[in-house]
Amino acid sequence: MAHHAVMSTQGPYLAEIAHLMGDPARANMLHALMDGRALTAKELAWIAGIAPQTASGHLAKLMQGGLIHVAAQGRHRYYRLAGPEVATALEGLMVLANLDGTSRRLPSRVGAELSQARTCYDHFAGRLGIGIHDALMAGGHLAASEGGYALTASGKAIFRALGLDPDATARIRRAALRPCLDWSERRPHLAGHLAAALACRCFEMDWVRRRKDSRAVILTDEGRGVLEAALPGFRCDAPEPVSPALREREPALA
Amino acid sequence: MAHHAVMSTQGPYLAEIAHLMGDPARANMLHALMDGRALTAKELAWIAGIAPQTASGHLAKLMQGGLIHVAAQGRHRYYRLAGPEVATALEGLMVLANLDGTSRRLPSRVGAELSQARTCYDHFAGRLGIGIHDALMAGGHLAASEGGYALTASGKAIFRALGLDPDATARIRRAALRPCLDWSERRPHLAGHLAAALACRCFEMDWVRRRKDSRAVILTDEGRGVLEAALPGFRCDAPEPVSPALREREPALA
DNA sequence: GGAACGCTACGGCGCCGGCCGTAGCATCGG
DNA sequence: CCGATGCTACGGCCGGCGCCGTAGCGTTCC
Repeated sequence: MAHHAVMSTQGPYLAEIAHLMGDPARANMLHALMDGRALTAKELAWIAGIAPQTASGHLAKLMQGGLIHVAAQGRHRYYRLAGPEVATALEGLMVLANLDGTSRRLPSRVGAELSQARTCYDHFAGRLGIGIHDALMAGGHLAASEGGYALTASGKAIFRALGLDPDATARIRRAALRPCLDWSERRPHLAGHLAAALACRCFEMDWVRRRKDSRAVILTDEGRGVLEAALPGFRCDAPEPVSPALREREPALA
Repeated sequence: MAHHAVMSTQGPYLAEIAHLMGDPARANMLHALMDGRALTAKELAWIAGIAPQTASGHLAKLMQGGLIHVAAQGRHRYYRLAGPEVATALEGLMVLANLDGTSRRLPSRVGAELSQARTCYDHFAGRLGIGIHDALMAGGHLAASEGGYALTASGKAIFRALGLDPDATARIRRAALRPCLDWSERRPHLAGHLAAALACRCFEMDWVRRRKDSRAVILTDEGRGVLEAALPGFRCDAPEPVSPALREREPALA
């Protein structure tokens, strides 16, 4: 009986966290919160397809598990992920969910938009995020640094040209930039607070626009121009038009 | 009803994977497999503290979920993690398990050994892994590369001095080296196939020795000498002796 | 060839936990 | 001040699943 206590020092805690994520309703809520925004209990209930009472219970459990935080504001309670580590852990699971049963993931209209460009907690992912990563990498604007990347002098110049101060948050211990495996493309994009600042700037200047009810985002024509000008070698393919076969399968989204 | 189908394209799959990891018995098994070795069903049953029949059922589920692979050999069936992505996902959860309830993790003798030096799937973690990471980083032996780090010329020389060929696996697309957040120290150590090759070499030369029934490993005196000679700036503190308070709490392990 | 061993398949028990209905508390609007 | 709204607390229902006992198949050893 005392035997396995030795091996299982971590196991139970791991199970506790995984169990919280392992319920479909809770997983849907967490997935919806992965764009870093805060949502109300009612919105989350609707997303998960359950009654508000049930959602309330789930949210209480997620709170107790430390996966989300709440901010009461008037008669609304806004829930958001507790931190980037939670998003990272969820991404790790999504990588598995995408590769396990070989081709269980049927491509869909929504899936195509998410693969093209989306937010990953507080930074860009999908082909947009990968395009930024690859352009910076190919141009030699990234250097190895404690736990990730740092910007070289030329990289800093690019960020300044985009209206950001790459040294403003230099004292933060956490890596300014680090690779983050993209679950849809299976290639790295950039995370870290500089990536978050870039995303924030892009929304502010309307270079990238959020979609309603989805983590997918859209690179505006202006944004494409700005990024191509500031970032030599930047490419971000436009999403392919919906194929006839797909339109067949999801007529509502055609 | 059709509403939430939009948001939940990923949720259910995520929940499926998380649910598999969310059972204490399965979590213990996965945790035990995180050192990359293959274990038999009976060993895993013992580790999880359940009957072999029950373990068999759990293993079947983990198989179907694509989290583990099996290799039949004689009358034994050896189970191992399906790949490094699984270990990565589990690490992501362990980071959360370690930080959520502020100080829920009581330090233990076993915990101290794991924090000192352990394997993380196929490479070193704990202070040993971090020491290697930091020494390479501080010495300027790492350069930014597609999805992680690459070795500079001086870094390659160090690997050659340790008896490894850093270019042997250069054609592999996956990053040779990449940072991996350490759940116990909350700082990055090195993952990737070069890190795995280094760990393999260390075991082969008895620079590092495995412990029985634990993912913890021990840096031998010879290994310490070799690493300090080859890697200027390498430090790896010896584990602190067990404190009286701790010996009080776990007399069996004193 | 027989016995021991490793593992899996099946069946039944028991409980955990997700679900919603009702009810109660705070906040906002008129 | 009263109704509407957002949210949570409690209670009862019930399905899912983790657990082991028994049984059956394949492998190994003497």
